[in-house]
Amino acid sequence: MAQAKMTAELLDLVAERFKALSDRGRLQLLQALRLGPKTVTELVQETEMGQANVSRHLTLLHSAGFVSRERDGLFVRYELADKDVLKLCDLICGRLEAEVSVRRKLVGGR
Amino acid sequence: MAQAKMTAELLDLVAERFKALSDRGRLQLLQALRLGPKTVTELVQETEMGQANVSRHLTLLHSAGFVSRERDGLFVRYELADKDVLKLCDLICGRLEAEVSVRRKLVGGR
DNA sequence: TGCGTATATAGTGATACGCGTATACACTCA
DNA sequence: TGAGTGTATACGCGTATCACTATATACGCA
Repeated sequence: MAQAKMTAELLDLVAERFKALSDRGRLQLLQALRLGPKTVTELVQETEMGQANVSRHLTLLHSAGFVSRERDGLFVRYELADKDVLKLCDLICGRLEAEVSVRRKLVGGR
Repeated sequence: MAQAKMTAELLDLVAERFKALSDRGRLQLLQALRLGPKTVTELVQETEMGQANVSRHLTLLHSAGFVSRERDGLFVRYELADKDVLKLCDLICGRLEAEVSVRRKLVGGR
C-alpha cells in the first residue's frame, strides 16, 4: 500500500478524489446518504441546495467513485459506494476534534 | 464519531482539510516527508517545484494541521504531524487500486 | 404521441486557486 | 552592522470552480 514512489499521474488521481471531498455541499450530500439511498429530489429538500447544484455535485461524487446511482423509474437513487467514504470523513473529524480540544486547553475554557 | 447532524461550519472545516490534500504538489510533499523530516530546500530539490511554491504549499499543509514545523538555525524542518495523513492517502490509493483492477477485468487486459 | 415530472447539462458571472517573479523577512557569521 | 543564505510573502496572470438560471434530456402515463 502506498509505495514511496508514486507517479505524477497517480498523485493526480488521488488529488482528484480529495478534491471531490473538498466542498461543503458535497460533504453534506454524503452525510445525508449516511442512513441510506436517496433520490435527487429528497437530497434537494434536505440540503436546501438548488436542484442543478445537487445534480452536479452528485455527478462529480459518482465519477469520483464515492456514490453509486440507480434509476428507479422517473427518479435516480444515489447511494454511498462503500464505507470508506465515511471512514475518510471520520478521520478528518477526529483530527478536528483533537485540534479543538487542544485549542480549548490553550485558551483555558471558552 | 461523526454524528449524523453536522453544522455547516464543521463541514466547512472538513472541506478545508480535504482541499489541502487535493493538490498534486502537496501530496508529493507529504509523500516526500514519509521517511522523515526535511527542510524546504531538500523538498525543493526532491520535487522540482519552485521554492516559493514549496513554501506556500507547506504553509497551507501546516495550517491544515498535516505537518509540523521546526526551525533549525537557518533552515526550517517540516515533518508529518501524525500517521493519519498517510492513512488518508492510503485509503484513497486502496480505492484507486480497486478501481483499476475492476477496469482491467472489464477491458480484459491492457 | 403529447404532457408532466425528475434529472442532467449549457451558459454566465463572481470568486478562488496555483504558478512564476520579485521582494521581504529571518538567521548566521565575519 | 553588513553580506550571504534559507524561507516566506506580495503581486499579476491564467485557469478552474461554484452558484444561478435557463434549457435539454429521460421517463411514465394518458
